[in-house]
Amino acid sequence: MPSPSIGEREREILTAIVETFIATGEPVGSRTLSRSNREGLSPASIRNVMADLSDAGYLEQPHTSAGRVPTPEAYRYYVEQLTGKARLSHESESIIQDSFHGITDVQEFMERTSHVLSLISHNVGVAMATTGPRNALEHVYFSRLGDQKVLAVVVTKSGLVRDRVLRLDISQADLDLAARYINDNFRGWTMEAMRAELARRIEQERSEYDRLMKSIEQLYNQGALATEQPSQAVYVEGASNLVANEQDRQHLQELLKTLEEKQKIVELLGAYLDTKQEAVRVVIGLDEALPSMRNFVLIGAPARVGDEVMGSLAVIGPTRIDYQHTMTAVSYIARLFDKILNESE
Amino acid sequence: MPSPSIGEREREILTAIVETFIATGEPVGSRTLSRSNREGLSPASIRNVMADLSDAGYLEQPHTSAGRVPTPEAYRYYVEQLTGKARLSHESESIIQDSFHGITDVQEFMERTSHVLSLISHNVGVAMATTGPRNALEHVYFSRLGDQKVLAVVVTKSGLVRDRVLRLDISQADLDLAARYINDNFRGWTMEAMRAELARRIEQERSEYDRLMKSIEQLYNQGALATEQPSQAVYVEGASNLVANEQDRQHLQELLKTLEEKQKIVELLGAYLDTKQEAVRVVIGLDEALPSMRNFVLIGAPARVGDEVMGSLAVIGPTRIDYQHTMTAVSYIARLFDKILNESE
DNA sequence: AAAAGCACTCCCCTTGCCAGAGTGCTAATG
DNA sequence: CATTAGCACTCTGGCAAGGGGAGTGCTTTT
Repeated sequence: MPSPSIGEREREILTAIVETFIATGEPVGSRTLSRSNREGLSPASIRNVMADLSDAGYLEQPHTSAGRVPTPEAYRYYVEQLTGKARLSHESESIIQDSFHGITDVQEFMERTSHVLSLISHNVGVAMATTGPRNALEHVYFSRLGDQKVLAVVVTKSGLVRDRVLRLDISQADLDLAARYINDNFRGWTMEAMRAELARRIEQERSEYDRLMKSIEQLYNQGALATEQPSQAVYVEGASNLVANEQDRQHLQELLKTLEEKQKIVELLGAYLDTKQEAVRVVIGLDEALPSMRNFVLIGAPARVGDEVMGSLAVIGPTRIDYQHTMTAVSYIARLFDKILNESE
Repeated sequence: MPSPSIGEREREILTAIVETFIATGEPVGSRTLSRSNREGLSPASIRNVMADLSDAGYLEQPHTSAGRVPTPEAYRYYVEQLTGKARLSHESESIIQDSFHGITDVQEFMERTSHVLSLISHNVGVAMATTGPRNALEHVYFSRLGDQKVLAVVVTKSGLVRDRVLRLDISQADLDLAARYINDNFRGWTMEAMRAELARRIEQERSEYDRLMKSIEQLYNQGALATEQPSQAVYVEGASNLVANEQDRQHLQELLKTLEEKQKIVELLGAYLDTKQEAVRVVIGLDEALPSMRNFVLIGAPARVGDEVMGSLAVIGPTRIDYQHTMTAVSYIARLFDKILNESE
């Protein structure tokens, strides 16, 4: 298994192959490459290099006597050596500018983001606000609705609002007491810590007759203080773009199905983008996590305000996506997020 | 233009053609039909009837010497004469039972509904809660978040909760006053009426220096009291099912794109299902409203609690959908909605 | 080491052909 | 008089054969 050090010539040809394949979608052959190559190498020489690259695992042939197709390894290498100093196209920039006007809260921002990303990448744009347990509590608010119904609103420091209607029979006075207790004691705590501590206190007071704790226990048990928002918090847009690119109908259907299962997307973003690093992350080979996503990649970044991770945004597209452009756009919006939400604090 | 009265024989043959076409998707010819027909009519006789039905606009031929395909007119007739007394399949019923467990609020119900409908119809399920101006106000709640940010929560009698973050600089004390004023004066009013009356009062007091009205005016202008929830209130699920049915890629893409534009769906449901009638409504020929929806139909019903329309639910699918089954399912869930939300009041 | 030449492979598009299903019309039949 | 049988005709769709095109690996030449 020869592991040939990739020299200058190999690098150049590999890059050219990847770019040509991204542009055309056809396996690329030595002749085509020799024509478009600035320094005129003959097809035969290129063939030699190609053979080496195939051995090294960067190229594949759909069948004998077809051109070469980049492997995931090749894409990784290609992305690696991108300079990353490209500028955003004017068109994309103006789309972005127009879209984020007068945004105040995280949810809205995420919704627009998924839309904008799908527009400028011509692929699937996804964005979500982290509703995880590490958010800090701002305050809670309970209100009696009809008989036996209670509205619970939880607001986090990051501006996320989660409301749910519970089936409970508690008087407004008791609700006010409970809210007050929680707000006074736990403002600024993480949701996680608050829930744990509350559980502890409930347990402790269980034996005694404590009206307040009884209310809180009921609220707690009905999930009034959970911030997970099952499917709402993630926005997926541009699925229709897949139809144009994906030829295999079977695969297309699997893809759409996966995109509809928001939970899967949440896990995906969580797994790869829950990081404090600012950089855009490119994940090649999504099929390890989701089989239906074979030949698809994720280009995303965490959405941060200052040092705090508040969500993530990404483009999901085929391996032959325009990496440079997409990475630039993702990075741009991630920075915009920080800027917009910082200034409004 | 002979308008032949549709007699018993015509009715039977037309029904058979529609059903065969729904089952197979192929143009149906006289020979096939004669075989499957219980009273053995010869192909020739059937051809005669078919010719009449073609003249009357119920059938079409893709080309000479192909079988016949039902026109929209035929589907309308077919649906018309369905008895509608079919029972739900056991499988569907248990899917439904499992899905609506422990539901308390309208939003959740709608979300599940779209999911369930897509599952049992193998098509696109949609559902929305009406966020229209005719909802009655339950109460509002304002809370100061960070600097210059205010959380506004509006709750309607029907249990809909709408929250938004505004960029405003008002003290919590003033917010409390404003909320109290609105709650005391307008509980039970329709959103529409409340907004109109508030606008009037703001106008009236404009000249005088009234701190309270100033706050309310600011809140009003920032949209704190609007209940339209741009894209959240409508749930669309099962788009991936279209891939299996729709052959034309171009069309498929248009369809998916339309389904992504939630606003279009809201208008569609609003146009056809904002009715107090209980009955399931079948709309054949959606392309009049949405060109991309050619050859698609809508089978839906209003979601009502008592006499009040609180939303709508529907299945969107191709003309060759299983009408009977889908209608039964839609009707079942619509009744379930009434039942579940009534008992919890 | 790079290029040229050559024989070979494989895909895929085009063409031609034929079976099958369907139709409308006309003539026969109960 | 309604129904059926027969017939000539039409259109589609699948299948097979054939050939051009693009590409490869290997060998030889520069």
